[in-house]
Amino acid sequence: MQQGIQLILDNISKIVSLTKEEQDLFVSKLQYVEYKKKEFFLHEGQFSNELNFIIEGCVLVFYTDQSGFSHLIQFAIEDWWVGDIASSTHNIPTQLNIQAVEKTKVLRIKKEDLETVFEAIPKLERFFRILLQKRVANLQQRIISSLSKTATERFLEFREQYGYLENRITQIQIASFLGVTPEFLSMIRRKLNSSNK
Amino acid sequence: MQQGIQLILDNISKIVSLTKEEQDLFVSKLQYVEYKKKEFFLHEGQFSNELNFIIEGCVLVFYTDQSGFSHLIQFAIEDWWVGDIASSTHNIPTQLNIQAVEKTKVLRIKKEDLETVFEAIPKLERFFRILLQKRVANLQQRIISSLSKTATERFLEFREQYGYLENRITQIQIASFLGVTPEFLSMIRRKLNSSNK
DNA sequence: GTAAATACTTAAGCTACCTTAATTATTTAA
DNA sequence: TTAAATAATTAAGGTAGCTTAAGTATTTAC
Repeated sequence: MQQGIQLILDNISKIVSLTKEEQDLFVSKLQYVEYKKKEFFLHEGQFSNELNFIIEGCVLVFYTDQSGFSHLIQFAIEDWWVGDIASSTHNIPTQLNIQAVEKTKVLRIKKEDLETVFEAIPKLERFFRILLQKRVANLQQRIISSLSKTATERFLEFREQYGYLENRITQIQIASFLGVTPEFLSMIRRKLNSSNK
Repeated sequence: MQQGIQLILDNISKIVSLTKEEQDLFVSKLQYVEYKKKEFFLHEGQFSNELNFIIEGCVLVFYTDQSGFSHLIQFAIEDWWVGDIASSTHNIPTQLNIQAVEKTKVLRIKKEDLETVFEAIPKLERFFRILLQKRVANLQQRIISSLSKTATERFLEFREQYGYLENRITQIQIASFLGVTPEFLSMIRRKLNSSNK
């Protein structure tokens, strides 16, 4: 856990600098949680009232449609924040699932504790404001890609941005992130390989 | 302009309550700007250092790809905030265009003024933090739709959410928001009309 | 270590959506 | 008020990506 604390404080200090006292207050609200491979953080229909910082492991955030198909909204690994902003902002049950794909260790803070801490430490609210700006930029880029690029182009973009994940999650999951079937992604990969020789 | 000030203060007071002094400080940083129909707020390649609140009118935020096709990322009308978060967060030239589709009146604040105001009024930083959470929720929903719905379903969703825009922007623009060609949207509409009779 | 489960590949046929192009309707501008 | 520009409709033919299905490879669990 010590190691996790250092990681989360370093993560924050990239954007804002907290005093020792502020760090201690924030850390006092954190809870350490471990998930086994395939275990769920959150199931569709539940209320999300927590924000998680991943110390170790990898999680997927996905939506399951009426036909039972999953669509990958986001993934997160070490040093990333993950939570269901829609559910906790609007106080509605989540439509998402969050699942560990590996043994995953997180530091978690409850929504109400976070709000208390924001009162005491405005700099921390700034940190999350900036984090949200980055997330908006990222989501907007994904929408631009989905509107203007072919599946092959989106896959190449995925590789550039998230190449280190290519061997950590399955092709089925990558396909569901890109919005294509795994079969079609298999063909895309084959074509890319043959044209690179 | 008086009217615009009231609108922006009301908009903020839905989420946080400012004292008279805080309101005055914030208002002192605002600049009133008018755009003619078709005029641009922002062109691809420029740096975006401002946030705009629309008092009256309607603007489109779009990306133009290498083939010259436009893709609608966002639209905004009275009582909405609009800006290029990606460009101003990362200090990179924008890849977006923001254009008035009608005569449009805005109140504008510069990025550096906003940051000054955040120091003085943490509540205002909270306001924007919450606004960003809503935007993340909205963008995420759009990604879910683009991954899991057909064009017809996305059009029906557009109508539910933004129906009041259907007669304010062109079908070309709606199509580019949905990620289909205007011709195909025309067919979707025809089918919907014939099946509703 | 082996059986069962899951993931990946390949290919044939299909469909949602695109392209092109011609026609009509609506808006814009002088 | 009218010509020119832009938007919307319709339809024929085309393609990216889907479906189904069968075979192979890899991973999981006992």
